[in-house]
Amino acid sequence: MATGRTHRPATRSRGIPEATVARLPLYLRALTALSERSVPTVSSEELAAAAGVNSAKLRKDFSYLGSYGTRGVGYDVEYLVYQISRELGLTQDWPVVIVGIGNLGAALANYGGFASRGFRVAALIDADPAMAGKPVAGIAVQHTDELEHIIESNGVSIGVIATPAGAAQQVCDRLVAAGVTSILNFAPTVLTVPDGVDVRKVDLSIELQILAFHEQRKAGEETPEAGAPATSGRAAAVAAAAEAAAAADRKGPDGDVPAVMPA
Amino acid sequence: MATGRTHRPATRSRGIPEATVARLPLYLRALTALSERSVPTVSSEELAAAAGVNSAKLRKDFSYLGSYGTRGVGYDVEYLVYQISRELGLTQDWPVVIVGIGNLGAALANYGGFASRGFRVAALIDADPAMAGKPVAGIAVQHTDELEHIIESNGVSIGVIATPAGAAQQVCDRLVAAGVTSILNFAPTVLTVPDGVDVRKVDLSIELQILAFHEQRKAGEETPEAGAPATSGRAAAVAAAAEAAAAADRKGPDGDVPAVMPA
DNA sequence: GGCTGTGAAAGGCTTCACAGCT
DNA sequence: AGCTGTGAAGCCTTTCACAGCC
Repeated sequence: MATGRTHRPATRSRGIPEATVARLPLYLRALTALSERSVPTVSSEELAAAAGVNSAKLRKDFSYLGSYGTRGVGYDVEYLVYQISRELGLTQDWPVVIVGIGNLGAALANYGGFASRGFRVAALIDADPAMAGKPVAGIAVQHTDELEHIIESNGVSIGVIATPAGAAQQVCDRLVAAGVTSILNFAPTVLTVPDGVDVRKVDLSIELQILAFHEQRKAGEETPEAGAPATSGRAAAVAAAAEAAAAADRKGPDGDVPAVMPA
Repeated sequence: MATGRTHRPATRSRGIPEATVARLPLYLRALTALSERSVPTVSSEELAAAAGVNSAKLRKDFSYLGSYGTRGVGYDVEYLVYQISRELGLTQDWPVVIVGIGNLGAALANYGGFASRGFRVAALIDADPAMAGKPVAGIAVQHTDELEHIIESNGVSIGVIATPAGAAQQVCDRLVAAGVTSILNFAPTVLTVPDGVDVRKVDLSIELQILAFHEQRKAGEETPEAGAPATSGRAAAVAAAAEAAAAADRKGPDGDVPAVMPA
């Protein structure tokens, strides 16, 4: 999965399991589609199919929120939409900043799914002085120097990092120092944060690598089995690839010119 | 986790747990960085720190691959890089196609992390005739009509979907019919695929929603507890937000003009 | 009759702690 | 002495199956 936490190990908030929290947005999306089509109620079976999970899991998940269904009938769509939104904290407005306005940062700024669900892009920040003032997705890009000021004056608690890997930790430190307590990290680096700060990461290349693993397995289903370590020309075989990968990691989420330079 | 499987339930390939597979790319990245700095060996403790996991987990993970370490010493960096690369299937070349060249598709095409690890962008495909022939990341965009031909003549088995949600299932069906067996889906939809096809999804807005959940929890740590369902004006309160969210979902990963139209 | 809500069972993942090798 | 490899324990998640309510 494109995903994963970095912190907050045992603290299961208000008794809702982390696995359940991760599925609530899925249910919310499916319910929203039903709501749009003015469907008044839905059964666990139907909703589960729409969300791509099985119905027992869905019912168990909902049971952590409370008893919001009616036996023999199903769930009231509008009511559930509200309950899940409230549980996820989407009934309030969350200002977010996006740091690193390269290809990916721009795509994120343009991403409609943010703006809709209570996430308001409060600012776009980039280290390139040439970017400053340029409008991206209708918002003028601001320089990294303004970072602390932007965070504080907008009360931003969620930051998105879309810088090259080399700049990510420094940006992260500055965000945290300025008051950000949740970070969505697109840079291919492990971020170190103090206690109480949540980090989630999205790593595009990791997802592909996981697919490749399964793909390889499918292809090799008839061949007798790869066998023990083929210790032959291993070092040579991998040297070039390793170097290329390392170089790409240094460059960051966008494969081109760094959008944020180390301060 | 920006992430999640959709299929393949019990089939634990060659005995390597799914959770372990998901971490191998992380280890590989950390090892690649060490390899670059010509570090010859590394202990489980050091490597675990670099990858952001704990050392017991890392040792357990590696134990599924074989006994590649040396007691009292640690792991040979180059050797491990090779073993993990091989296990993930990265020693071979994987041609991938990206369908839907909007903001996000373009960002993906430019993403350096793909090209490096054995993933070669074989083609960029978009439904907009005006895009055809335009170069993105040095590759000329091709029209959707060519999809089947491209897949077959390049032997593509991995496809990336970055279209609006409304087009994703149709694109998926065509990819699968043409021979693709692994799909990375950025569109905010549940894809239905036949047995034997793997789907992984990356959903940008879901990650933010999960962060919002924890963020809300932090903020409300002193307040007495939200209490039972605030059944007051719920329907009205949520109607506008729900509509906005639904509209955004229809539009797709990029918040602007659809890049691929339903056929 | 139909569908939710949930104890209980099963399975998977993580952590512990130490035997075993260098 | 140091560090890996791994059984065993503990925890979390999923699935089952049915009691309980409409």
